[in-house]
Amino acid sequence: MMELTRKGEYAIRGIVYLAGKPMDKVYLLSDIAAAVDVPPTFLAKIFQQFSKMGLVKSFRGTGGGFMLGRAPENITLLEVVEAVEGPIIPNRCVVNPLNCERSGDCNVHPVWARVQGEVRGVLEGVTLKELASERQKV
Amino acid sequence: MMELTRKGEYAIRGIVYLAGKPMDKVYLLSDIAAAVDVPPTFLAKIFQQFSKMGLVKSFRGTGGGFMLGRAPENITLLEVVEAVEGPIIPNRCVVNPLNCERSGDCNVHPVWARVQGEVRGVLEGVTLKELASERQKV
DNA sequence: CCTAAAAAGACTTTATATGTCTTTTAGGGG
DNA sequence: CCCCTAAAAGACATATAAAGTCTTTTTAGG
Ligand code: SF4
Ligand code: SF4
Repeated sequence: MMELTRKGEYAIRGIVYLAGKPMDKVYLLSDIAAAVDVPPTFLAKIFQQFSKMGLVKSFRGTGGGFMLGRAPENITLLEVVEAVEGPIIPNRCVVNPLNCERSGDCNVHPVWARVQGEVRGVLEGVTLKELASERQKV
Repeated sequence: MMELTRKGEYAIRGIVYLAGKPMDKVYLLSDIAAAVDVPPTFLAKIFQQFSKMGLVKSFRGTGGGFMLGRAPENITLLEVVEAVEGPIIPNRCVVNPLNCERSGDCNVHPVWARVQGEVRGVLEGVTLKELASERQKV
């Protein structure tokens, strides 16, 4: 359980790749896709989502492509994951206790809240800069 | 992402209900299902899995039913969840680094290992006894 | 106005989740 | 031995989501 989807995995690969490149240049989607070994059409969808969230900037037409929206040290893995996978929700009652009529006296409920907090904490503590760096830091 | 399935949610409800009852009695699946508001046929499948793992004991025929396999304080939420949802795996490279040819120099890889550890840690720290108790402890 | 490249959205295929149904096996009681 | 009860097993059905493709449109440069 709790498995990241392909989409999420591809998303991370793609943006980490971008984070490892000089920031003031644009890169072709087709090149990124080839470099990180992801179907280009699929990665296109993913980068469109990134673009809407401001994680990357897109440029159309000749000489167009993508560049990172912010400095890599200011983008966390949490943002990247949530941009394409949606919020991290171990159970629907975490979103809103009203989603389950049992939430009132349910002892399991707070456990999921803790899980959510821990996961978010880990992912929030990792930036694209660290992920794109040569040597392991984590 | 990381959402528990219905199956997992139902599984927890069912076994927590059982954990809140006197342990040396058997309970009808149909009664448990009604009490925790889960389709009986579905809960049957879930309890069959529990039975195989020894989390519950089953008795067939007249006067049959289910009882908890061990004392509630000796069953963790982690066991329950993994019994029906499978192991907690944020990404397939956590199972085996060989599942991804990039795992060698991938900085993301250890992050998923950390996530897995944190989640397992939280769930392992909660027992059915706590979950079945009247007052919240967590 | 021609070409390059992303945006948008419809579409297809595959896999997983969420059940249901039927038949079989085991156990207890008359 | 027969019958009734209840779980086990496994086939079956449906719905939803994941994964990926294709076509058309928009934007920008030269
Ligand atoms: S029963 Fe408890 S853990 Fe399950 S969805 Fe409801 S509040 Fe959450
Ligand atoms: S690229 Fe890294 S994080 Fe992704 S599956 Fe491979 S090893 Fe794991």
